[in-house]
Amino acid sequence: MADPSVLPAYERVKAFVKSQLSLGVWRPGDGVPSEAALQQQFGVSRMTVNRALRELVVEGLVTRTQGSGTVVAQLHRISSTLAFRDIHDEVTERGHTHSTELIALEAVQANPALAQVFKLASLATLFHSVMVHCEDGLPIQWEDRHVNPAAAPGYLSADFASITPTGYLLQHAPLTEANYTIEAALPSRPEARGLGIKPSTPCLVMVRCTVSGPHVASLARLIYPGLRYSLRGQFQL
Amino acid sequence: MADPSVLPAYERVKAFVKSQLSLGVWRPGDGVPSEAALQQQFGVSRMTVNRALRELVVEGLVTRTQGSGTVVAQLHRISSTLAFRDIHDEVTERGHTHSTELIALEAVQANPALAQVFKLASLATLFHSVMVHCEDGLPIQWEDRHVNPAAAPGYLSADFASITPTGYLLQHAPLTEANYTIEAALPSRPEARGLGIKPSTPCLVMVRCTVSGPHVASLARLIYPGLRYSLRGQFQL
DNA sequence: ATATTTTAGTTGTCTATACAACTAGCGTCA
DNA sequence: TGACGCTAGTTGTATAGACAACTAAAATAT
Repeated sequence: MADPSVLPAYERVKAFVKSQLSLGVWRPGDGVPSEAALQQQFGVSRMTVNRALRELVVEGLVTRTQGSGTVVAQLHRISSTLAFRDIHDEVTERGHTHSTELIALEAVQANPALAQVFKLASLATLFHSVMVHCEDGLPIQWEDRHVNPAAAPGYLSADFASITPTGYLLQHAPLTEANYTIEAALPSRPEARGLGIKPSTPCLVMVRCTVSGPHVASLARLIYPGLRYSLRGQFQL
Repeated sequence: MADPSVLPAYERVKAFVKSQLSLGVWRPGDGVPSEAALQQQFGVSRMTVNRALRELVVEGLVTRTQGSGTVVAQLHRISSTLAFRDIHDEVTERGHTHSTELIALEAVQANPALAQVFKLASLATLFHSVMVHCEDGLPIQWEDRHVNPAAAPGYLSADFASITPTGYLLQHAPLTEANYTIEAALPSRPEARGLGIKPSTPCLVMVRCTVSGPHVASLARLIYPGLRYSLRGQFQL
């Protein structure tokens, strides 16, 4: 019988370091005992201590320098992991029903700004879709998206009643890179109308650009009504 | 002479897996070769493969189940690492000057809502501060904060001309836990006046609660003028 | 004094091995 | 048919040892 109350050795080392941090015994900038010292203290092998400290680096609690040592990190990071995922899954996982209203689906000629984002040599054709996503009938996201035909040639003939643009793109253009910004802004008049809110309602606006292999695949502007959506994050020592 | 172009073995294994993902050879839900198989393929020890795969779990690209195997993760996570740090450092690192205007600094009696957040048995006294943070004279953050005297007894006599509340608290009450939410909202009239914006300007509102050891140390409401601030994040395979 | 070399200490990586813990499927038995 | 046990395969953890790479300080030479 294994005793689940007994933590693995590397977890015990991590817990010890974290306790020193939370008690304030070791402060940012202070040195952490060397691997050899912790190895002796805990009676474990060096690899075990090494794993513990490497994981603490990933968690942002300490920094290590080869040849020098390990020190307590200056700034604690809040690991706010934004899931890049399909809004359809998000909604259904909450036990609600997801539906969409397709507002536009067309091919358009890129303007200079779009051509630059998509790294196009000329003002080539792009696909363009606009839709509103609803949770139990209530609009929660306006999605305005441009798609690179080179990355997803079949985009215009996709059935967006049964799959979202995000889902379609994840399937047909594997994600290699994504950038986004989030800021507060007021919706445009059509956006407000589509979301069923007043134009004076503040919204979270996420602009997200995805890259798939050699192509800039998609540029999406996602608008969330302020009071129906919030980002959450947590930090735990 | 070491050749820096030669990656460590565990990095080569990681790179191989990532390439299969970015090429779409392995799709979400697909199985990843077992440690033994990769060990053979690369001619390295199992511990090396194990490290590679463990790190890919942390990066959110695969999931592993003891006894079963490793599969490509369904959803790619965007690791948006929000730095929990002092706004003073942020501003000065951008090469700008940081200044504050203190608007209030006082002891107040907790109302029931605050008492609940701070887990107080009775409506005890809390410290309360309000200030505006400026970057090169331009207001960029309104900070309204309540502090638990049990966690930072000297808060009221701190010199907030030379240190920010965040800095003071990080020094006197080591951070063990933090929660936050971010949403879009309109500023109240005094907030708009303090930030020098119109009350109709949408803002990002971050509500952040920090825990230090046994105490809920602080509850802060931070308001950023929408167009002067945005969150950024990146995902890279 | 200054510059150079040496050295002790530290982290980074890798191996070969071992055993524990768990999963899923297969076969057996009632 | 169903319950049970067995087994091959997989991941989780841990060890002892080895060498490489780097840092910072001490020792040495100029």
